[in-house]
Amino acid sequence: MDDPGSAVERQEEQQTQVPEEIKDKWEREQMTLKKQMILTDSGDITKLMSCCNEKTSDNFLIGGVDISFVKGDNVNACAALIVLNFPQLEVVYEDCQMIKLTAPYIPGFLAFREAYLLEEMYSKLKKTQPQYVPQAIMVDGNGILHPRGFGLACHLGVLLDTPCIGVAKNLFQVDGIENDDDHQLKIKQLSKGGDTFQLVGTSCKVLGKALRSCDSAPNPIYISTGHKITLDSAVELVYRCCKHRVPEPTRQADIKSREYLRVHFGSEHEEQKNKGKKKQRTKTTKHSKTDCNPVDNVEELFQDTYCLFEGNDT
DNA sequence: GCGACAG
DNA sequence: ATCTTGTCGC
Repeated sequence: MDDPGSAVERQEEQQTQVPEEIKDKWEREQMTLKKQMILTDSGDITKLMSCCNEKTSDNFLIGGVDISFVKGDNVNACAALIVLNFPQLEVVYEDCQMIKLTAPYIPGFLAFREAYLLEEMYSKLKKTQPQYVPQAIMVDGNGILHPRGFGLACHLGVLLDTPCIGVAKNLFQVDGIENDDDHQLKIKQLSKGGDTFQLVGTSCKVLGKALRSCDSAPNPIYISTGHKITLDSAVELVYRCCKHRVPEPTRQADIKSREYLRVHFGSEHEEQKNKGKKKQRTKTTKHSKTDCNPVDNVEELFQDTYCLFEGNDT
C-alpha cells in the first residue's frame, strides 16, 4: 500500500479532483476581491498612453508574468517576472524562480494556482529593485472575460493594486461569447495587425476584444481588462508591445522561464515514474544570469509553505 | 448525457 | 501548460 513509486502517479490522478466546498470558497473570494476591481485608467496609464503619442520618452515600464512547467510534472514549475521599458521594449529586469504549484488547474480558477506566486515575485521586485516596478503588467490569461468576471488578471491586479491586462491566446467561451462560425468569420475579417473586434456578452457588455496583434499572425489574441485600465487602453498598449503574436512582456517571461528550466533541468526529466527518488545532476554547474536564482538542490527549494486545504473544518 | 474547459 | 520537424518568409 505504501510503495514509494506511486507518489508521483497519485499526484497526477488527484489533479482534477477539487472538492465543491473548495470551489465555493474560491468563488466567494473572487466575489469579495471583485468589489475592489477598478475598470478605469489609473493616472499612470493615462500618462503612459499620452507618452506614445508625444515623444516624451519618460521611463515607463511594463511588466510581464508567466509560468513554465516541467514536462510531465504538474507541481514543479518556473515563474518569471520580466520588466521592459516602453516603448523601447528592452528587458530591464528579470527574475526567474522555481516554484511549487499547490492547486490544480481548474478553468475559472486559474488565479488560485498562480496568483499568489506571482504576487510574491512582485513583492520581491518592489522590495529589492523598486526603481523597476512597472506601471502595468500583462498576464497570461483573462481579466473580466471570465465566468464570474474576475479572471487571473483581475485577481492579480487587485492583489498588487496595479494595472493589469489579461492576454489570452485562446478564447475562453463565456457569457454567450462562443467560438462559433460567426466568430471564425470575424477572425477571417481581421486583415492586418491592429485590427480588432469586440467580444460582447449576453447583457450587451463588451467583455474584451480580439486583436490581430501583427500582420504575420492570423490568429488573434484576446484582451480583457484586469484592473485599473480600460479595455481600449489595454488593447492599445498590448498592440504597441507586439513584435510577434504574443506581446513582448509576456513573451519574454515565457522565454526566460523556459530557458531557466532548460538550464537547470536540461533534457533529463527524471520524473517518468522512476523509483529513484534522488536525482543527480553531477554536471553543468553553470552559473547563468545573476538575475535568476541558481538551483543546486531542487528538494531543498520545495519546502511546504502553503496548504491548499488549510481551512478544512466542518 | 454531452460538450466546454484561460494556463 | 506540454508533446514536436520542417518550413516559409523577412
